[in-house]
Amino acid sequence: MAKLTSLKAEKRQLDRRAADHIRSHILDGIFPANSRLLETQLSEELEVSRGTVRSALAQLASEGLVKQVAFTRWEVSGSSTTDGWEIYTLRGALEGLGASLAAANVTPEDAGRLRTIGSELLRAISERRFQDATDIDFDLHAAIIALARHRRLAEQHRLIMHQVRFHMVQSGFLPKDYDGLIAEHKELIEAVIAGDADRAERLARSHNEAEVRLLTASLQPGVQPGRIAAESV
Amino acid sequence: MAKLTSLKAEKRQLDRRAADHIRSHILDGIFPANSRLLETQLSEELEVSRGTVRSALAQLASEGLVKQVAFTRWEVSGSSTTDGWEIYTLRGALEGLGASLAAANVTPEDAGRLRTIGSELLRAISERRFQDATDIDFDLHAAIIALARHRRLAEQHRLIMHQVRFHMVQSGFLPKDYDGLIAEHKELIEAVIAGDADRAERLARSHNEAEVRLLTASLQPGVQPGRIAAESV
DNA sequence: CAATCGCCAATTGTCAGCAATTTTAGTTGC
DNA sequence: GCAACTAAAATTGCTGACAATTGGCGATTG
Repeated sequence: MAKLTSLKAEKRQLDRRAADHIRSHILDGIFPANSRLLETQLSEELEVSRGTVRSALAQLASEGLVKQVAFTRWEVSGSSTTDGWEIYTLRGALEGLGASLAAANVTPEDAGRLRTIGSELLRAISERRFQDATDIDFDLHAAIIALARHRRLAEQHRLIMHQVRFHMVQSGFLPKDYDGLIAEHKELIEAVIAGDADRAERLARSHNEAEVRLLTASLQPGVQPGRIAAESV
Repeated sequence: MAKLTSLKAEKRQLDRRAADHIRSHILDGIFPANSRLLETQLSEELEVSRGTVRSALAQLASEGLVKQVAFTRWEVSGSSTTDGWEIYTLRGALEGLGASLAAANVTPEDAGRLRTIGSELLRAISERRFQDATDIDFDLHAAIIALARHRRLAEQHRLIMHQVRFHMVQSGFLPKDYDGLIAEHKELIEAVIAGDADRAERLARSHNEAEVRLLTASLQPGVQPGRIAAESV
């Protein structure tokens, strides 16, 4: 298992920072799906006490990135096809609500910000900076959710997007149809800006549907998904 | 602040049980909204260590029932009109997805179970056992969500329903139109059983809309809600 | 008298150690 | 050689003590 850097430097609470470090290691694939996490080992590598690691792991468990078997073990969550289906269907519902609300209270300044992010996305893709493009894509969706002015929704969305990122890494996901992707985003942005709540909601939901359909198909017995299966890595 | 009973008896993990006890006290209104919770006091009353209480409070924070100000205090969450609006809009989105999925994989046995719960609800209301009716109502919605076979959705729904219950207690909510309520539930049940996903989703979402409209209206400045305002109890 | 500074009590944050439980490895009997 | 039992090693669960931070109270000063 990989080495972690010490947390003794900065401020903020140790358990939050420990959670951040472990989370990023999971999202970067350094801690693979279903791998075991030992409290002792983490506490040594992060140079904090076991109680602090415990608190961090509890946070990550509530985020769905790790799971706990009582009196036994902590594990990085799995990322099966079923998990992917759950993640994308839930994301669709949340972003549908978010886009609808965002359209209802969008302001001209918001419109500018959204269009800016949209053009950044376009540029990153055209320059083939795909890692940046993915980050900007996440930023864009987060920005739309922020417009909904809905604290609980924003929090749920933050959590599900962590899981989306995790699933993308574990399943080796890479978008294929970049042109279609750009078109979808542009449509969504314009619908939100136009204040068309119904249309924005429909677009936000359909944005995830390609994924859902692909995953639903590979859930049928006998059908293999068209990419790396990540049942147990 | 009220007395809590000791947890030393049963088995299961102490922090979970501590969380359960504190949660039920919050949901019963014994710990009012915005009231302060002291780790030391809770640990004495529950006869567990402060670390265990801490873990329990962290769980409840992730459920949205308590909030934390670092190095200062834990508080029971507030239950303002905005909170209510957030809770019911989010619930609508989750139950919409749930009902839609439930309709897609309902079986004849499921149909029987749903109808049984429905008739229990009807009986409880007609016998004016309103507390039971509320519990059965929660059971019914949970049963539909369970049919969706969606672990993450079920978990999110469980959490939001805790918040719904909390908000109902804090705002002194009581349904007014029981006949309409029964009709709505019956329609929803039949749509799910019929496998009509779109219709089930629409009904599940509109089921929360009366609440949302009421809350949205009272969010407008100058308009007072038609029931007890619970901004700070 | 108002404002500001510094001290003190109260409260949360972190730690190291002991207890409970599970898993593993070894041993014994068949 | 295999199954079942046993002991011990590893790991998580829980606790009490100490450290860090905050907010309030009172003294001091303009």
